[in-house]
Amino acid sequence: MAGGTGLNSDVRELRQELLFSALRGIEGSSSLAFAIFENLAVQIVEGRLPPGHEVNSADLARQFSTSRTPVREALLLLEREGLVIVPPRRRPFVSPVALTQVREIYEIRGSLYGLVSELVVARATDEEIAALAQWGQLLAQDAEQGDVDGYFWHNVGFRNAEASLSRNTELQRRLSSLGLQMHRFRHLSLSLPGRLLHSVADHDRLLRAYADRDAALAAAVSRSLVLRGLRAIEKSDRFRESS
Amino acid sequence: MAGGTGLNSDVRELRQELLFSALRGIEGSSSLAFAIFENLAVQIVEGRLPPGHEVNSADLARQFSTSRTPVREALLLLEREGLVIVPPRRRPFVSPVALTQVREIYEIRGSLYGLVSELVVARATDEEIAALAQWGQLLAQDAEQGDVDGYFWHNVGFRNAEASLSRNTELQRRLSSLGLQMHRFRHLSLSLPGRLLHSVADHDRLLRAYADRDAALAAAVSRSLVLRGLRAIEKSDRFRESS
DNA sequence: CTCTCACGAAGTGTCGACACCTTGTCTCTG
DNA sequence: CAGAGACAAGGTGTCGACACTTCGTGAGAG
Repeated sequence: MAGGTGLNSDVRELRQELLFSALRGIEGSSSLAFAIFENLAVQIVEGRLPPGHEVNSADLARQFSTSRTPVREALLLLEREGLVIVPPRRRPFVSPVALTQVREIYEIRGSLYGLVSELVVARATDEEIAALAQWGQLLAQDAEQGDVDGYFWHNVGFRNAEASLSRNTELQRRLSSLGLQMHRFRHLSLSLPGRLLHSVADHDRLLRAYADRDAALAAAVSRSLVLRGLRAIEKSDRFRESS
Repeated sequence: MAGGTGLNSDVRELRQELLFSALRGIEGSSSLAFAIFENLAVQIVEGRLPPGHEVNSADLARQFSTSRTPVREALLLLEREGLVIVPPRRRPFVSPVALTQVREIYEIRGSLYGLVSELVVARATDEEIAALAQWGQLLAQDAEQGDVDGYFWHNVGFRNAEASLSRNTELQRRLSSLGLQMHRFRHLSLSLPGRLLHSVADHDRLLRAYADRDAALAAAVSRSLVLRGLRAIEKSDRFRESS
């Protein structure tokens, strides 16, 4: 695991860090359980453990060569992130990705990022907003080069930066949790033709609203930015009601 | 526990039901752990376990006469609701109620209830909205009679009703979780003079917006309704940074 | 040949045990 | 008499074990 694909593994870790940073603080209990949690979360998010796949604690304990206790805790953490379903007395399994649930999550996320943008306008310094604008440039570059993957991760970075400027830790944590879920269908959202350019335009509008300290506009743009992602998924015929 | 204060205990259970209904679905793992979770949650929310109070798994296991395993799971659930902090290798304790955290939670809640109101306008039938209006009447009665407690619980009922009309289960769940936290400082919010009447007026405006199917207005009112609660707390000198 | 039911494999929830760590106390030194 | 450091008490994280439940399989009845 250490070493792995050389430089690629570094990038990988960075990305993982991006995903879990806000979650790390709360990690109850042991670090072993949290390690297992992270490991499984990544596998689920990247689709290596497909929806419906059984994740029983006995198998996993063997696999990680620990006892079942930390595994069970990890499963509870996964459940709280909505990645796994743990029915009582039955075997846990990777939660399905139903379109309705996707919609629900996007709605929440849209609303919360609206809030983030308002708070950013209210609380961020001019320097911080300028720093945000640099993310916008990265995004524009990626879009120009058609680098969907780069765009996605820079977008995550941008989002995290925004969230942290909101100066609301609870909000950050909850968004982080939603973000984890969203990664499961991320490829659906950005791969539509023309989508990236639309998105870049939206980011521009958002950054301008920040610069103008226009809270209402920023909130509206931010929200519609998220919801546009939802529309993209809804239209995507690549969506399958995967189990 | 069964029987208890006679009729009062029934009311109590009903209230508890109101608090936990949306959380019940996810209860991972065992029902024993969930029972302990509920028990402790109520004690914390009602202030019988004050902030900072130590809740170590060994003691609790003796107290509930089980092993530590289900207790530990219950503690994890409590942590996910933000009621308890479980530092690694250290004894868990009831989480403090800091004003900043209260503010953070109210901000989130305000935003999400704005979303709820929008969704209600979009998705609820006329009959359902009429049913909501009945809650408004109950609230008005309580306010008239100065029944703060009755007002509070009818308000919870109203909120739950709204949330369920949003037809977004994820949203319901997350609001439920926030609601649990808010109960810890509820007495701070409503006890200010004149607060109830303001609140009733806001509810009226909200219900009218529903009747008119005015999504934007409903969202704004709903949100300001929550934020007014926050202002009330901020002004309340009864607030102590209870460790 | 299909449906029912009993059996067995395997997983879950819970338990008691154990090593390690943290913390408060108590002693010893300066 | 104050402060550093050893010690004991008690908590945490992890483990392996065990009863109970669930589910798949296969034998037997219709």
